[in-house]
Amino acid sequence: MSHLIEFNTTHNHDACIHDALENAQQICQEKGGVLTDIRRQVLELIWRNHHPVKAYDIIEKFKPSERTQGAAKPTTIYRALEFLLEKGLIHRVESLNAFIGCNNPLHVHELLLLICKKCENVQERSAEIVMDGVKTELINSHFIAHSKTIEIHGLCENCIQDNQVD
Amino acid sequence: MSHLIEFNTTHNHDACIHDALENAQQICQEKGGVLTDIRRQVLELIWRNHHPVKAYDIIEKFKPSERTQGAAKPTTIYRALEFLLEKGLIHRVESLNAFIGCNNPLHVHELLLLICKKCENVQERSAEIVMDGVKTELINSHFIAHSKTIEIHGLCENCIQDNQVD
DNA sequence: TTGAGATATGTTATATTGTAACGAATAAAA
DNA sequence: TTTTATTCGTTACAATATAACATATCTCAA
Repeated sequence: MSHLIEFNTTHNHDACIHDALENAQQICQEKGGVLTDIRRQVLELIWRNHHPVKAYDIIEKFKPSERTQGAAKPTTIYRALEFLLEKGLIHRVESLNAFIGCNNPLHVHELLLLICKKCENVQERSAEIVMDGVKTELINSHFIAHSKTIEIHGLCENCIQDNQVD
Repeated sequence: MSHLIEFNTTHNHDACIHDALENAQQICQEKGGVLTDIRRQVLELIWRNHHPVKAYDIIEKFKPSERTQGAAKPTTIYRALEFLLEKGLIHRVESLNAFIGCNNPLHVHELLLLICKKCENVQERSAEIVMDGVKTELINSHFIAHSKTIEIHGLCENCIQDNQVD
């Protein structure tokens, strides 16, 4: 059950965060943005775990630096979020008004989010398998898609098992 | 191109609204709710066209009755919306924080929304074709789905044609 | 027929999420 | 070294949504 490792106790989340930051650096070089302190910190906060993170949670947790006494203001955080979204480093979870880190920012990809109601972990999966059906539907509807949101709420494997134990 | 009729000038939207209200009555009888004045009016406002409607647009447009001098308050409208959602008479458009009427409330169905960026019309389509892929993905992920959101933003057939003319 | 529970609405206040507008600071380029 | 673009600070506010508690209405069984 290798696909479970990610959320097991064996999951080395430090490596997860580390990879995310490395990817971010690389992407900023490739795409021409700058990963400023603020943007990096916001990305780190989002990557603290695999839960969706709300903008105002970030605002509260945001570490004030010497320059910025007091917490960061909404505008600051939303601007950072906008940047990270543009670069594909995070995704917006529409059904929760929240954000999660992107697992694979180096490759443009259609994706699908599996959002567990119990543990709140979000799994990002490639929407490859789903896209055939979507494409057929789009052709049938004569519709040109610019963006796609596929979000599924339910119970993840771990939490299904937990439920059975209860 | 019969699938286009719905949004053509020939589209008899009065019939659309009429059907929606009839369905609502029927469903309330079947499922045991009451289609009160407020709930009916909210449903009518949502069915004015095929655009997503925001809660606060409803609040503004809501006709005050003799009893309720002044416009309806948020709570009132959100409660009506909650009721209509529960009965499956409307859908929430997660990516727009808005609501649209359900085309086929009499049957439980997986659905997919095609949201046109230009004319703002929303087409509700059966997600039947897409569901095969989704089910496969869920099995692969050992995930039990409780609810699914599939929203696609882009250009509808009419607006693609309009663009070419421009 | 009355009164106990369920349902629906009114009312006030507040929580949460997100932008606009403008100016200052900084960095990159000419 | 001026110009230009980008980033950030600051203030104010817009837009979306819920909590908590009071009142009214409806139903139906004792």
